[in-house]
Amino acid sequence: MWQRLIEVYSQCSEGVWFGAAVSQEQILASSFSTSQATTLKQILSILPYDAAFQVFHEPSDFAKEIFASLKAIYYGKDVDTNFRLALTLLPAYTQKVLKATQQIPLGYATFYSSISEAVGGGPRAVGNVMASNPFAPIVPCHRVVRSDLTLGGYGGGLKTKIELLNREKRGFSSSKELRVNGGALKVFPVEYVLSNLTLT
DNA sequence: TGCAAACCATAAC
DNA sequence: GTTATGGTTTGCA
Repeated sequence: MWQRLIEVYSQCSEGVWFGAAVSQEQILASSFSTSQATTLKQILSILPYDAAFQVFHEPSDFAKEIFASLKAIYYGKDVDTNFRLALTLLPAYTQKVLKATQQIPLGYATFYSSISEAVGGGPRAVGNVMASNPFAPIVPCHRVVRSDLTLGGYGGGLKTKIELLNREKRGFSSSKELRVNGGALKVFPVEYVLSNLTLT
């Protein structure tokens, strides 16, 4: 399926292990956690079951770029995440949801239901895509929450989700609509979610 | 609040 | 084919 060997990289920065699987200048998977074992496990579980891969200890130049971005995203910095993601192997609906999610700007958040209204399907199906997001945190699934303004879930744990969102606060004060995939996606300042959390 | 039922794409059998 | 499984939502007591 993949002509070339898949390269798997991991790198630790301030106690956080970032991981990525790449092939032919495309990202097949990315992830992060507090342990190298967990990060690698997550990466490997995303790869096709019959894929040939090799784990490298020294990052390639491309991997270095990716890690720089992963770190920046993790710390809530505004960076260009315009990487080539290997979407084509994924089901069509999954691709649509991931693309829509990728368009949520830094400092904003949206609902599972809002995404489903924009791309079709139902909120629950959107949640399924988030749960198996192969490109965390490049595809910012942490910016998607439940319509009652509670957090919903997160692969890396809810604590991590809150931390990420906290670092993404930019003081925006109004909602807006994005054009995605022929539909409209409503997004609102991430502060709406965070302030609601402290109340409860 | 809390619980049940509807919802919808995937993955697993 | 069919069933099971969710990072959900809504309605109703």
